Amino acid sequence: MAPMSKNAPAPSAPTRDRLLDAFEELLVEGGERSATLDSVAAAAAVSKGGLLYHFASKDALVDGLLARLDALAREDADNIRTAPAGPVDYLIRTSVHTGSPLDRAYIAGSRLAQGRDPRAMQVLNEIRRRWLSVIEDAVHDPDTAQAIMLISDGLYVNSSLAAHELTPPSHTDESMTRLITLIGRLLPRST
Amino acid sequence: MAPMSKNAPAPSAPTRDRLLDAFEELLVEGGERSATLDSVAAAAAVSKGGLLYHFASKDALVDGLLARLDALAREDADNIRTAPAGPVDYLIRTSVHTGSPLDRAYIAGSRLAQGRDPRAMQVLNEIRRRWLSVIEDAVHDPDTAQAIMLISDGLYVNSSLAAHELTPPSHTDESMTRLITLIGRLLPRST
DNA sequence: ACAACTATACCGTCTAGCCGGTACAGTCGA
DNA sequence: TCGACTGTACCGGCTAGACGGTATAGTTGT
Repeated sequence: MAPMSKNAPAPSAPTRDRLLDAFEELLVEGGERSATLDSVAAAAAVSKGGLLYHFASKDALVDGLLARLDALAREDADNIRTAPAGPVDYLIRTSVHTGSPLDRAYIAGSRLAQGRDPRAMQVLNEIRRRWLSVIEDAVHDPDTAQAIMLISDGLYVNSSLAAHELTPPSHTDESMTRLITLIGRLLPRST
Repeated sequence: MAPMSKNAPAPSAPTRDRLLDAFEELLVEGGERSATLDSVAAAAAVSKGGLLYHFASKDALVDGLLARLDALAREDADNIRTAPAGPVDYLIRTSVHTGSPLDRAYIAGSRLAQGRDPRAMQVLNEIRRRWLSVIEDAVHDPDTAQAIMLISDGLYVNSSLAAHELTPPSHTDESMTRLITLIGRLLPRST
């Protein structure tokens, strides 16, 4: 029974979002292995049957998360472009864990990509390409833009690896400012 | 089956190492989930009983891999320090996937770390700390050393994400050279 | 004789996915 | 206005198979 609406373009329920939140959280905190259907359902305070009502399979859950990540990243690209302190400042400062929705979704997506999910890898690559092109527009040298992206990626990896208690807080607001100043030296002195 | 060559010039490929190689390979190619005891044994052309003869548990397998990674990384730290073209040049050039034993072991370790294995996270952090201190010795500014490490991490993440068919080969030898030149601008003008 | 295996059977647990059922809010024709 | 019916949202029990691990008897090269 329950022949499902032909598509699921907009079930738009709060439960659906809670499930995605829970999935994200589990991926971030415990990696791919701990993000099982059972634990996602439990974390969202929904039964497993309830989860499978909203997402017919684990693949569908992954697709849902990736779609959300993609939407968030598109918004972010605009934020970078129009940031008052400039694109580079904004990109670098948001490359450490801020706990923002995009941040969590991005890390969750990375976990999936490390698990070799090709869809996750593709989405992540597209997001990176988008960021790179914004930086390229701001800095008029492709090599410099590339280097800045690499630093941004490095920061991500670092805070992702460090995260959780151990290791001193290496990326303070002050050290970020110093880093951004340093990046200034990469910019061609012309114009 | 498969009557092994009775004599090798040296006992250079003992089963234990083949098991570690297989474990590494599976982690790199298929992520944590695909590196099961059964598949590791199969990939090393050893029975499951044979695997458990050498490594009494999966934890022991992980420890074995991490020990190998640590040994390889210690050697590498010396290579960086004494590299003819200088530490920075060496570090950056070996930050893209080269297929070296360290490379493979490092990626395998990362997969374990993404799976939130605390031992893997610790080993990876130690390796990074070691690299950073070598760069700090070479470049006499901590902030600059930090930035260089970030670029190195970024390169690693990039080539890890890119890997496998899709995406054009973005890190050619020539582009690496340009990147290294660019990094030169980060160095303080003193000394 | 002994180490280094192979082969196979088995166990408990976890995991993805399936299915029957429930509760309830609407809709609609008589 | 009432009863039949529909769709949505969800529950919870179940199953097949994967997984880590155990056990044990047999084989092979030195």
